[in-house]
Amino acid sequence: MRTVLMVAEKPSLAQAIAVIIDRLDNVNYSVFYSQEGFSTAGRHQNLPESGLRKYNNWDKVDPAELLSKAPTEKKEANPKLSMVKFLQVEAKGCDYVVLWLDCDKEGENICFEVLDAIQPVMNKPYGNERTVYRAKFSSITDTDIWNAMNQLGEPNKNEALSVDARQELDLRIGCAFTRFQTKYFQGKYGNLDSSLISFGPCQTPTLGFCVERHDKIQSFKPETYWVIQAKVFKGKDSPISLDWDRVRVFDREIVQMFVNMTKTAREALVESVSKKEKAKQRPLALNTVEMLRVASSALGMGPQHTMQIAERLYTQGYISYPRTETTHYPENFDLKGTLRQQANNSHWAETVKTLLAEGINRPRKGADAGDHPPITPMRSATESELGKTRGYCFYSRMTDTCFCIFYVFKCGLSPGFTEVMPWQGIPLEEALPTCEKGDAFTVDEVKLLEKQTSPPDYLTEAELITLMEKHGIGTDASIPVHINNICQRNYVTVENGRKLKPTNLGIVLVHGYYKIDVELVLPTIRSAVEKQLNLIALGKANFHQVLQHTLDIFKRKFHYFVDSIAGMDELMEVSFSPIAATGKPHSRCGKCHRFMKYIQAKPSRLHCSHCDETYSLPQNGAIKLYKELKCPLDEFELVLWTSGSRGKTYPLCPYCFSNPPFRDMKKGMGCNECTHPTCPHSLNSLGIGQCVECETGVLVFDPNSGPKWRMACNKCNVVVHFFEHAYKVQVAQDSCEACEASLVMVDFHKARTPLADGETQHTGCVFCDTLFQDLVELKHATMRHPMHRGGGARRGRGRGRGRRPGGRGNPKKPKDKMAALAAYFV
DNA sequence: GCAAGGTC
Repeated sequence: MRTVLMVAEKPSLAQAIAVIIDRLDNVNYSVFYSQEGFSTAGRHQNLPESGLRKYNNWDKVDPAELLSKAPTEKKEANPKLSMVKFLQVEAKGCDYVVLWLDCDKEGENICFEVLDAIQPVMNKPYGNERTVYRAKFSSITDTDIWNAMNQLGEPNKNEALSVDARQELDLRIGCAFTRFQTKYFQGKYGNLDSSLISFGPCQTPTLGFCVERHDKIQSFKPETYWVIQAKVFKGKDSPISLDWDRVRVFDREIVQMFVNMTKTAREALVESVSKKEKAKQRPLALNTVEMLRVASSALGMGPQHTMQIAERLYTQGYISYPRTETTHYPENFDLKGTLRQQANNSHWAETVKTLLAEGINRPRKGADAGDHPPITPMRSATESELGKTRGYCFYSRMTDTCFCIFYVFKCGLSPGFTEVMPWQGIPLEEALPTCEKGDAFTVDEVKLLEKQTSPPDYLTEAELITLMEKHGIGTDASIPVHINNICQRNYVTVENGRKLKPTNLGIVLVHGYYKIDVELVLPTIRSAVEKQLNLIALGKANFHQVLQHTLDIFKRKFHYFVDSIAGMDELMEVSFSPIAATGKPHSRCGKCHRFMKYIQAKPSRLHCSHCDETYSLPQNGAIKLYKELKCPLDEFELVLWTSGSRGKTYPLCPYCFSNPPFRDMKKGMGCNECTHPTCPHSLNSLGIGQCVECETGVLVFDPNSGPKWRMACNKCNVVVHFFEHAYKVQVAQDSCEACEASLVMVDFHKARTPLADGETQHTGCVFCDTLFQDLVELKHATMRHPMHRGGGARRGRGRGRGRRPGGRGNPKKPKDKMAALAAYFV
């Protein structure tokens, strides 16, 4: 018995192939497979990812090195999925593999990723027999799948290499420019409000389109023009307005001449009568990009959000696969069946029934990209099923689009497909009086109107999508990502009507590229590189040569950019303030003892203008002064950092945060992770015990949290409330004998003590002490503390919940303080 | 902390 492994890129495809081959299997094919094998094998995609390991330090590596010296490596994109291992398990003992990855260059590339993973574990070939096969299919239909099975070929190494080259170029160029720009401008300006000033071969041209429109608006000079408007009437009819067939004229003297010619006229004669019929072509079947456009312009939904909803509708079975370039239905596509699914839908049941009874037109012939059929409703949905969310709105808009494709377009006054797409309807025109050639109308008045041309508006998202598609910037799947990127990086904002307005930062960046090297922002740069890459794919050029050649060009561009950055800087100066002039005085510097300034704009940080040093802070939170307390190690004033919703608060030393004082500390740690043996703010003094949720965290007492006292994990976001309204809470020196957590001393007011027998003071373990049992709210934090796992002291609440297999090490560091001090000081 | 391309 021989075993064949088939690998597809997504479950939907794997399943389709499984079903088709299952049906054909009985003919004369002897492939052994399991149904399960197909559908699970379908979940493999994108095994590795390029990365520049060891070159990750932004401060120590010159970005120029990323263009040449730094090695790249491929890593598994999502190590948690263990895709490589999973593939190997499936491939073990298989004799053959058939690769059903998407039929484009990216798919070809993934073929080789899969082969790299599985070939070592597959059975050795019998003699010279071929064991690797590539299925090339142009659509996911019975015929195409079956044809592909009958003409299995080989994966195309050249196409795969062209993708490798693209990945490496994008990575090196993107990282080099991004790091340089970010570091250069962030160190200089305090109010940039962007923690990352990124550059990329797709995102930068995308931004370029938005700024180009902005420039057009800015440089727009309104022009005066004139229009002649006449009103005429016949008999007792009310007057009708006539438009000028010249529309408008920009020359005052000319228009005056025309006005003079008509001024004296008393009568208007009909010169000729013509009738024109207006019809709208039915729209094409829906592909991804068109869906994004319609969703943005008609529903006001951003592309990212649209894709999320489409993805959900797809996995729930309401629509077909939402990522496709194809706008053409295969000849044998079951249009009627698709339509029948909608026959009972409350919104369009009547329309559907009429269509089914009268027969349907074949859809307009669109483009077949060979990927997936157009996005099609697969079953009827009700509002209650999908909720009255925009998901439903979105669904109905898509089903509408589907209908219109089937809809018979009738002549005359019939609304045709616009019956289900009313927003596409042709507005009714004002009825004109019947007249014939030679009829005379009385001239009521002739008016000269002076008007001004108006500037264009900001680019709409839909227009941007069209521009990106036209210039080949991004793909159907990545266009939403690029648009989202330029919003998140604070280069553009989304205004009313989903118009994209560039920010000062966005404008300055693009104008800077214009000044230094316009190619960095032109959409042509991507297509030029792709032309080169295509030569690799066609086998006409060598992978290494093309890569080297293109990198050389960008190396020169990079160095020229670095040398000319002053040109961009001049533009920055106009819009942004130097770092020394930004921010409000806050806490004192430990070196010069002057006040440092707190810069709130992203990335928030402290800056000492006397020492000309900038100190990073944790993001997504705010800092305040902490009673002018100082770090015992460097005399910097501590600041209290508070994060958003759960109110987790801890002190940190601005200096230690960037320069970890002890060997076992890393960058970015506050006092709640500091291993200082004696400092009253350190983990050693305030740490209570192992976190109840995460593996490595320690719950640290927050001495500023009273009267709603709490402790918070120093690694994850667990916050535990306890001893509410206690008058005083302190962490004691001693540890619990049972669980090694630090004991806690609590003082209550006489009047409101919850302790038994009116006692006001108690020292005990927050996890084990029965007296404390009801005073510690471990609601959020489930009972995962070592003490509550399998035996031990058991508490009343949360029994048996969330146990975790396997034990953990020592819950807390030993408290031999002087030994610790000796060991840790660097 | 950096790109773009797949997919969930």
